[in-house]
Amino acid sequence: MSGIDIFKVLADPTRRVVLERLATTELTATDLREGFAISQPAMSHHLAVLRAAGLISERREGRFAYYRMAPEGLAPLHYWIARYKAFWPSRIDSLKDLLKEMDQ
Amino acid sequence: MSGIDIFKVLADPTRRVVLERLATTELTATDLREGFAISQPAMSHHLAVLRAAGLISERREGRFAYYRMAPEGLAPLHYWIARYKAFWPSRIDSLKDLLKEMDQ
DNA sequence: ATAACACATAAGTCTATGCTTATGTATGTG
DNA sequence: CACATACATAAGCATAGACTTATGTGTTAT
Repeated sequence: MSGIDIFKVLADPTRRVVLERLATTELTATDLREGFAISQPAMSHHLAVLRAAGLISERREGRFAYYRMAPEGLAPLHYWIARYKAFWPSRIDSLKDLLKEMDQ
Repeated sequence: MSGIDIFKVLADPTRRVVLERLATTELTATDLREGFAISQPAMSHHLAVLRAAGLISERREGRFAYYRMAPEGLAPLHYWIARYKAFWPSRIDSLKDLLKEMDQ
């Protein structure tokens, strides 16, 4: 029990966008604010929440803080959803099939 | 865009327990209250939220409402997490490996 | 040394949401 | 018919959480 609810962490849309950006690049807190109508402290707090959940990692360099995604942080979610795949209709087993479905 | 945020829906621990119970059995709203210190309207509301998200289905029979899980409702979550598996360390690819990791 | 910068923390506000009790609606039962 | 049961909806409250401005801490630049 980490005491942190990953579902609550990911329930915030801003945090999900942040995570998406950090999946491919390493960015500073200021870089990340671009595109958001959000104050610096607000972003700082979101990053703290994501970090506490193990979803991002931080690299300090002077006065800059570089963040990037920590994919292993999604393991609890992966684990959670995996338990339900036993009941899964086989057609949504693969991403390919899922995308086909979504096109309809 | 369904307008419903599945992450917010699943962010509530009570709703996750409800979902877990409904994965294996079909139960009525009253049955589901067992084990929860929760009022009948509160449970009714949770069920409405889960239903709106497509996570459970309802079968009416007289004055009873039987609920059960609708696994396809998890497809959006499956889809979301799948996008990150590209960045995934291979060791958390399978549930077996994940469980091994969690034992440590 | 002073100032600018990058970020974190603190304090206070506002809204979302989960809860309660009260009431409504439909379906059964004596 | 009257009454109980199963569930939904309404109204109001209380807490959680996302936001703001103000301030603090450490680092680089002039």
